[in-house]
Amino acid sequence: MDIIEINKVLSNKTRVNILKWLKNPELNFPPHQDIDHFNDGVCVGYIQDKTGLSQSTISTYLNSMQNADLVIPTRHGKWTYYKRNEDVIKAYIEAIQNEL
Amino acid sequence: MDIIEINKVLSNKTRVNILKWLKNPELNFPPHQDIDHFNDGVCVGYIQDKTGLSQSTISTYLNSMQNADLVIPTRHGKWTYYKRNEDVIKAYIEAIQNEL
DNA sequence: TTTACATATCTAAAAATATAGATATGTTAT
DNA sequence: ATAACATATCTATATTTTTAGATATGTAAA
Repeated sequence: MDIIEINKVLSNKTRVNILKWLKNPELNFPPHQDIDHFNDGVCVGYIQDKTGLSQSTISTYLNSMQNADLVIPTRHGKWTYYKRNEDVIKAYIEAIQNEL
Repeated sequence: MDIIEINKVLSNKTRVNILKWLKNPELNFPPHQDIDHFNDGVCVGYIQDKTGLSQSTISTYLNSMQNADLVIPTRHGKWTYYKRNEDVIKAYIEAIQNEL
């Protein structure tokens, strides 16, 4: 868990929003067609729609979030779903509390 | 309190270190010559020495930290002392806890 | 009232980040 | 096999950040 790396990710409004939206997928995204749950998170397309940014930008963002271990990707067919990595997020919050 | 702005400041190792060092000035810095306390924090020169970076870089860092309200400067004669803004830091930590 | 000193600001160059279009990859449907 | 589609990667440009040297400002000491 690299605090500096995580803070870099979290120094962009869109990336923070993505992380927040993923707390409540059913509130922030339409239901998926092929599956009826958000157990593995939300597909890239929905996240892109919500932000209004380009597909490649969102992919880059999600990749940076994944590198910082803030999200976990899961492939289902042609879709990639992203969900929060709650363990790392929890550890990050605790580190901020204790060290800052 | 702007979380994005604060996260930008905290996405650099040196700036995070400065904030941490200022938690315990007496442990991390030599005593000041003119005063015998750290009530207003630590003078810029000591912070510069500790980091090994240039004077202008440290001044820029401290300025960005001040713009994000993470530190409070106080002038004493020719020295400027910087201390942590505990209220804002506390609010930031709580915001991270509650919103992230 | 000059000189020395601490810090801030200005200027500039290098590096990193943001963002998108084009292209590639992998999966599903036909 | 081919077409359609979701996502990833590559390439490129604009913007921002990093960092330091030079210079300016403000204070204190001689």
